[in-house]
Amino acid sequence: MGATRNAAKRLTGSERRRQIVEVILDLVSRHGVQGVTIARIAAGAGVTQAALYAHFASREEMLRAAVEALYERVAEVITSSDEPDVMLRLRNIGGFHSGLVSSGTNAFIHPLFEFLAAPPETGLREALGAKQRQVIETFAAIVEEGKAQGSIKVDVDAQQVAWELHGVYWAEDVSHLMGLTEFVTSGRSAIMLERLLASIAADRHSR
Amino acid sequence: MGATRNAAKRLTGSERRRQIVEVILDLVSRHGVQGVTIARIAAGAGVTQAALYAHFASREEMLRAAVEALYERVAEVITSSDEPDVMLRLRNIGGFHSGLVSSGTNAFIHPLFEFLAAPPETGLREALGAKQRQVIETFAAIVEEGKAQGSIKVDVDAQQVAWELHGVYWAEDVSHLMGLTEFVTSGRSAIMLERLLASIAADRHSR
Amino acid sequence: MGATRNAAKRLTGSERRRQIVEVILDLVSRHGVQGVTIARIAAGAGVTQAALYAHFASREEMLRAAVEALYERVAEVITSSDEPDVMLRLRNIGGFHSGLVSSGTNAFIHPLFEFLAAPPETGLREALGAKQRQVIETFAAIVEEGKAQGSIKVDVDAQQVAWELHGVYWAEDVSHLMGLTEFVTSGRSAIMLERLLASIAADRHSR
Amino acid sequence: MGATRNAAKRLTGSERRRQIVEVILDLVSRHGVQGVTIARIAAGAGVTQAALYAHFASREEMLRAAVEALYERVAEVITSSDEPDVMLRLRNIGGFHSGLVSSGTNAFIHPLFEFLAAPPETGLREALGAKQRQVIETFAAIVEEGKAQGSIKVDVDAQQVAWELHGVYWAEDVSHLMGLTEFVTSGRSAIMLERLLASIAADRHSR
DNA sequence: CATGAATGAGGGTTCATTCAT
DNA sequence: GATGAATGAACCCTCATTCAT
Repeated sequence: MGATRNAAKRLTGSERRRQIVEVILDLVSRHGVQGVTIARIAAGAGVTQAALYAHFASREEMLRAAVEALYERVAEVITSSDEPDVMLRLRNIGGFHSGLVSSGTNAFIHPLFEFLAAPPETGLREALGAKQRQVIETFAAIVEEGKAQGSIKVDVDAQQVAWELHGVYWAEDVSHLMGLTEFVTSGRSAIMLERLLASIAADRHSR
Repeated sequence: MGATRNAAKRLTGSERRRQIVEVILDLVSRHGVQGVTIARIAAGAGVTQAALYAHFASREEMLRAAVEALYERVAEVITSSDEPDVMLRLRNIGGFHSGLVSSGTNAFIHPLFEFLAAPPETGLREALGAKQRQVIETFAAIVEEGKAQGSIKVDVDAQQVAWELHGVYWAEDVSHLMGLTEFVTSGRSAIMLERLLASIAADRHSR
Repeated sequence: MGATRNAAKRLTGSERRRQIVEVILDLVSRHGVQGVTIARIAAGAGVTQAALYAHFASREEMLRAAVEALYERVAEVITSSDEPDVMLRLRNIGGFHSGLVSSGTNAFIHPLFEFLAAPPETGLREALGAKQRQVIETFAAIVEEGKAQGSIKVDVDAQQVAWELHGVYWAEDVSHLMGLTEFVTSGRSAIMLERLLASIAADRHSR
Repeated sequence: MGATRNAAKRLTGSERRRQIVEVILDLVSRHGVQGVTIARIAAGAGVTQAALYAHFASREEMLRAAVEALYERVAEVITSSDEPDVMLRLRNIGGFHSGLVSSGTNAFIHPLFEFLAAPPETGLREALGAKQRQVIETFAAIVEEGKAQGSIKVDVDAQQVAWELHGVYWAEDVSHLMGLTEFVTSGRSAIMLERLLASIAADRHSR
């Protein structure tokens, strides 16, 4: 809470870039994209406003770098689960997502939706879409893996499942942003996920 | 299409208010909440900037009125369908929503998500949540109506269904905002909706 | 000297515009075009920086208005001489110009040359050229008048004379700007002018 | 054409100085004195901004060095003509100057006038004046040479002629800068020069 | 009910320059 | 001799809002 850290001075270029991006993601979740002002970034990073421009050509470029970094985090989460059983893995990821939402850890979801609502002319939304499409592909690949290992029915449409999984995640996100916390906390979102998973599980997995 | 540029002068108070709110909703969908400046509203409504303050105490109040108006529109859509069969009615509403999204008619979805991403301190998100909760209640009531008329299984959780329906709608919205149009246009969102409807349909309706 | 006047508040639009333009011309001659900052204009006019933008769309527009005003002054000087004899009139105008230069009254020449050296992309130079061409035409018309009244040889090329007159004026200006005051003060520029006038004078006027 | 973009590394001090000055003169003619930023100079010279300060104490010193270099070029032009007949030589120089102006070769005139309009406090204008006075002396000396060789009337005032010659040059420059190209291209400036030369030519040279 | 003129705070960006390495 | 990171002041401009008329 508050401005992150009053950075030690004299970082190398890439260190500073990374630090600035972190500050931005923090600011995005607390103030929205429009609230990410150069003044706030500079204060958060502990440097002058002018110093920011030694590392990024413009505010827009800073925001673009933040989107990039955000999806790197997302990718980490997805690939970090080493649960071999795909059904369990999907359940874990879902649980992890619900946990993020209800814990108020605003490192992922909030920034993502703030970027989503960025002014059309910034192109941030398109950048987001491109990244998100990759994530959906990743999920589809996981489903295919499940089909190969026999935990998921062979006749399910992997892409379709990937989209519907995101339907659950987005519903959790949106409801959370609106302050409608009951959707996640009272287990409704978990039920929604389970209904989806049940419909794709191979027979031996059905519960 | 576009803002109502040159307003007739000397409108009565409530007429002017309504007109201003319409201008705001148009501006929100085109420029985002942050892009709704007093200057743009005034230009769109054909009045002086100062004149706006005769009708609203502040910009925030104008935006709040716009959220209000937005949900009035939503309510109209929901209640306007007079299809007696609830299952068909839900299918119609779903189709209507998909149509809105894919047609690029930005009168509903875009503003809604822009408000959703408004800075936390504006309280716009909470206002949105309160309204949205009412909408979900309305959907739950419709489901109950379906149960009463026998088109929906009596043991389904109406609230749960209402939330999951919104899961579909939000997924359509989010994907559209990200430029991932294929989710709606290639019928995936329709499949998602159908799977939900099939799971609640009374036996004689199952397809 | 110093910032012109701490303007009384609440002027009407056109009054304020006029006042701002005057401030700009003063600033141009003291600091050059690049030294005409929004901050200095505002201070000189006794208003906020933002107030300037209620009257002009941008700094460039302010400068353009200043060029316009400058040439209005020039036109006034040219047409204000009511000496009927054209040869005398030209001599008077020349004397007036020399006087301006050597007196250090920087209301005309200095601004003009500052505008002349404005960055190419501002279009200020072209605006200047268009105005200056009109002035040259005016001088050519005066020469024609002289031919009609018999004080100037009928076979002289009026346009050529107008250009050469400006050659004298510009030489006075340039030398003055460079600090080479002797050209004007020791009468060399007057000799240059006289040689030109002598070459066009009808016989009865030759000296 | 354009700045020497990618400089070879490790030049000796004076080589680097010379190169930097050339870059500056190019920048002056393209962007004006105010457009000569340290960033642009560094980019043009292919070195870091900080590196410039190893060769010059400040931006002002760089500009002063550029003025110096500019007049070295001017001197070269004047003395390079080896035409023995002074009248012809003056005609050649005049033609050369007209050529420069109408060809748009901005290596001389443009920079000169940009320096001329530099902010008073820089002292650039005074530096310019001192140099220009030398040039005028040089022209006066040439006229004296003509008187000695018999091509120019012995009773002409050499200084006066030198000033008037500059009157022609400056008129060409100013008109060119204003975009009033017709003065040079339609031969008016040549006529102006010829009238001057005719008035000083010894009888055997009169045309 | 509406206006026209004005404000003060803050927006993003560029500037010439410094200094430890 | 040169670099990379940083500074602090200044740049032009836009914002929501006020108030006498």
